[in-house]
Amino acid sequence: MSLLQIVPSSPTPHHLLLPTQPHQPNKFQKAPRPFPADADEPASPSSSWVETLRSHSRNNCFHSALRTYVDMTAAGALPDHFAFPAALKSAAGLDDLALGRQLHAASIKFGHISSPAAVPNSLVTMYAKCGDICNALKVFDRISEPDQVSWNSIISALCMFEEWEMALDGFRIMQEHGFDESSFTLVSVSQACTSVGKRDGRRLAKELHGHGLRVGLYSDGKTYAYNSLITLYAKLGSIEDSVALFDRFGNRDIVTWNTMISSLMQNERYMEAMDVLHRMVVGGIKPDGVTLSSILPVCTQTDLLDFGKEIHAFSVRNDGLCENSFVASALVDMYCNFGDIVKARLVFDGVSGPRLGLWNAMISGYSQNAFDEEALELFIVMEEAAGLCPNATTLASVLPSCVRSKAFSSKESIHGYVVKKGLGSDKYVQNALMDMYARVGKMEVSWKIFSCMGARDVVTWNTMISGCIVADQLTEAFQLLSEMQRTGKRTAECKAAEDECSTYEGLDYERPNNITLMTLLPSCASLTALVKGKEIHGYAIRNRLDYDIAVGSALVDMYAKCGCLTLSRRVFETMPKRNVITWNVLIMAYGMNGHGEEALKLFHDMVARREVRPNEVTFIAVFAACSHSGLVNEGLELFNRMKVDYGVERSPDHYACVVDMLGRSGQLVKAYQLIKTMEPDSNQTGAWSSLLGACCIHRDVKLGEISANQLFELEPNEASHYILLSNIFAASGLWDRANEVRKRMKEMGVRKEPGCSWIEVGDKVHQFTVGDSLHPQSPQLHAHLDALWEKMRKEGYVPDTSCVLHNVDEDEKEILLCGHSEKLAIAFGLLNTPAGSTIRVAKNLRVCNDCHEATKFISKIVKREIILRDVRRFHHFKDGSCSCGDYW
DNA sequence: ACGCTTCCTC
Repeated sequence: MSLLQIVPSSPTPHHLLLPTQPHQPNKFQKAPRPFPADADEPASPSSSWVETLRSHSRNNCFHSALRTYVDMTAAGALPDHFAFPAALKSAAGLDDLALGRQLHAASIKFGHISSPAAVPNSLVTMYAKCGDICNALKVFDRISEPDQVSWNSIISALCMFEEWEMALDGFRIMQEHGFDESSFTLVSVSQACTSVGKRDGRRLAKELHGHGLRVGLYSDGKTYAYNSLITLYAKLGSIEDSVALFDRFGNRDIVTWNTMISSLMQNERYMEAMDVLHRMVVGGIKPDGVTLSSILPVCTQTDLLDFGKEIHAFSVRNDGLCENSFVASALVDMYCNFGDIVKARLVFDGVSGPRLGLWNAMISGYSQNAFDEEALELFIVMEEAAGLCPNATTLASVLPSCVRSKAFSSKESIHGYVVKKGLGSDKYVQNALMDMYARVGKMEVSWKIFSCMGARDVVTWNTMISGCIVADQLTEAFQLLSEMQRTGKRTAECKAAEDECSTYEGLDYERPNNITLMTLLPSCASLTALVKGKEIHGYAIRNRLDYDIAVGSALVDMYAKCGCLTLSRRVFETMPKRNVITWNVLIMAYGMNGHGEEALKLFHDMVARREVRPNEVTFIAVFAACSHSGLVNEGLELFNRMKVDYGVERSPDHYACVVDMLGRSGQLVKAYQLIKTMEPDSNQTGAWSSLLGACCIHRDVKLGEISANQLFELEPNEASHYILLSNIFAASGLWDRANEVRKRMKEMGVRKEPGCSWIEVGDKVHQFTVGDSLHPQSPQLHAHLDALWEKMRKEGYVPDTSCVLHNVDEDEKEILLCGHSEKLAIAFGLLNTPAGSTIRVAKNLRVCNDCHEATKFISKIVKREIILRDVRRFHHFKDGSCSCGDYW
């Protein structure tokens, strides 16, 4: 609806419409013609026009209402003080500020601005809804005799702008002026109460409750105030008060039922919410769209897909509720959470003219299921075809897809776009941007956003921590964790002492939650940072986060990767619930530690208990375990039966494991033949890598060359293939050919990942690279290794110089061997930890033969247990031998 | 003139 259609003949300049000069037409302007313009005889208000207008407005048919207004003025009927509120409501409903100002002007011209207060009251509401709080306040200030509705209007306006303190002040002044609150006041003030901190909120809630009782706001038939009060208590966390109110109320309408359901949902009382729904249906009240969209999240929260489908069917059968944007959003969300994108899309497509929220739900569903191209495509359709303007939620949903998408190259331009849309200061968007910058390697920008953010929430912290981990800033990641624990604790104490401390609000510190722990635990695992891992475990127990399946599984994994199988098993056994991931982690743990039999036993246990069904990863874990323990027959048998007995398809990864298993045991030809049986267009990289590795162990030059040539085609930039082949040649004394491979690698511009080892001492993780001389203790480490070298020689140690790939003198080779990162880390451990304590070292590559041999001797000489985890598995060195039995 | 509902980042 354009301006001209509303006030077709008004030549009045815009500034005159503003309420700053309400009654003084500018003398220098031509006086506005009477409206409507060409009326020779005074036009009279027509009650039937106004009735139609008001009726449209009441039914929220804003376009029709305004059309009526236009037709009415065109027909020469004068708008009266009943017409303006209806027209203003319609303008507000269409969020059309310009239109509202025109109506404001017209109301001045026709002299409806002063009394009764109905017109200015509507103006206050119109300005507020159109986002112009200044003019709302100005109009209110000029009302000579504000009535109760005036007060309600301005309080509600202030609430829309989240000016809670001012809203509550307004409420107090209103009472001082002798006005009682009405249900309208209560609705607004209830909102304000939820936003001033729980302690003040609860006090005010009780006050309102009492006042309302005295003025009879909760008497029969008046549900508005009552429903608001139920919501208020629920939002303040006093769900018991809500339930008590609900139970006592005899006059429930459908909103009361819906209110109770959503209140319970907000307080995570899912089963009670279901119970209320049940009582509602039994009581003969038919659920509406609000009911369905409120209850649907129960399905995701409590894993009830079938119930969700039932609701879906109900919504199709009843009044086309499935085409309601809210219901559809909740359905889309539910299906996406169960990974059923296709069903979600069907629901989405069933709605004509979806609202922004529904687009957001579908886009976020795609994004969360990593359907990134689809998410971006839908985002573009929404903007270009549907002409909708994205909001903060849209951007927060689509941003992760932008970051992951290959098609989207200029990631940084997104930030500009976001700012242009005016959404740069939204917390959710900022969190997503921080994540984006961390992922594209611009950590400094993430830090900048983080430090400038006004209100950080727990996700802000978690995003920053995970960003640090992605960017390999592990020290900073753990620093953030301790900062969270330190400051978050203070916040929690404040929350607990809310009855004493009313100033709690706006503190931007958060306590670590399950996501925080899950983000950090894998880092503890990969660094074998057992002390830090145990600290996190302790925190989890104290905060009841160890009940979380994902946290529990991460703990099982962390202990396993730190070489503490017993603790790993204990966490597993004490978990109240386990899923397939938990089982897989433990099976993997036994496998990595060389306990193949136990891993197989666990697998059979898992199947027998029927707690969970094995999946693809389960078989990878089982095959890896068989491989490390030489259980070739057992592994092959499962490989043959996995499809028939367990319904799991063989994947290229499974082939790679089984090739590894066969190859490691020396059955190289059989392994080679197995690769030949793979689908020609499947990814054979893993399988060939396994074979090449096996050829390296068993020094098979011919098959090694075949495998390497395959791999040079598939992954020409992967350094390890060149190194392994060169290694095979070197081990057989074919130095020329070994050097040839090295040369080729250099020509290809491929660089070897430097060997790197970690050891945790005290509260720090120390990192060593090959030949490290940068570490402050470097001279002492080398001296210590030299001293050990002598003792080892006496015990019978012979350096295995075949591990050195360069064709240099034997003496030089020995020196090079000494610089291997794992030896440095072990030496560091020996020098810096108490005698007799266990040393845990992790390495990013496979341990070399010589280090393996040397560590056996070291463990005997220094009488220490040394646990070394390489990229594949564990080696527990004790008293001169290794747990792997030299089979690795 | 009002109350209940969906979508958001780790």
